[in-house]
Amino acid sequence: MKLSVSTWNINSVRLRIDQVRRFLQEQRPDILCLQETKCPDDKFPLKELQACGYPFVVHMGQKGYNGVAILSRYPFSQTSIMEMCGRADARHITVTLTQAKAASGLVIHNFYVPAGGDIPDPELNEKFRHKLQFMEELRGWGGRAKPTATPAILVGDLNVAPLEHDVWSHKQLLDVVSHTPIETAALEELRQEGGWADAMRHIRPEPEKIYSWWSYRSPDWAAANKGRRLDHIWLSQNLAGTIRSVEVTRETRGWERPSDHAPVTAVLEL
DNA sequence: ATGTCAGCGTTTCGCTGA
Repeated sequence: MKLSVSTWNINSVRLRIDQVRRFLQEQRPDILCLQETKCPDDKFPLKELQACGYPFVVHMGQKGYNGVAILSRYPFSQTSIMEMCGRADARHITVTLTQAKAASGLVIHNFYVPAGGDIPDPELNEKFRHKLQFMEELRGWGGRAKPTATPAILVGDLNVAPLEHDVWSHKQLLDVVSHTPIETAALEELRQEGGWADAMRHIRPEPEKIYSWWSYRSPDWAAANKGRRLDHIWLSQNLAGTIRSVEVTRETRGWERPSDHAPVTAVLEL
């Protein structure tokens, strides 16, 4: 069976509910993971999203910031969340598919890693310290819980562009949070030690430039194309051979009042 | 590398976070 999984930092699910619906109708992924829903759970647009053909939905939100959700065509169980860095700040949610033939038992993790503020120094910037601590806890989780021992997918806005060709200018971004050596090394270490394959780079290796985020501050984002690949789909190594395609739906960035992130979709043949 | 956003509070703009 084919299984398609999308991840999208929507930057307010209520403001962009029509864009989520349009994306679902046009792309029909089996699973959509959202970040930055910015929506308390009692205000989450559950029925509207279920009506798009996604009866199975979990969401973990809070007022104003962060928030994650998973929409699925297939039923799942064992919804759970982790509270990284001792904060209940709605940056993780996970489900296990239960009745999807070859995908039954597949675990899907959805993360929103802290952005980290502007100054790339943990001594001077508490937000950057938080980001590094978050990644350190992810690394510890990989060693302890062994999430890749069984078939698993980890997606989300990881807020790090790890490779040289994941940014428009490697040299100019070495001091910019999201591409500093301390962050890119931390992300690559936790990915490799955890036994995760980077789905996109597995089939689209460097030097192809791939981005999923373009700043709002760029007046002509498409022409300037100063993007970064902040949104990721990782697979447990036992699934790496199932990857058929991984695409960025760049056109959503050109829609009216867009998110600054575009969706990333992987298709697997299970 | 800052030119833009979104949500919140109490508002019709300043602040925070991204």
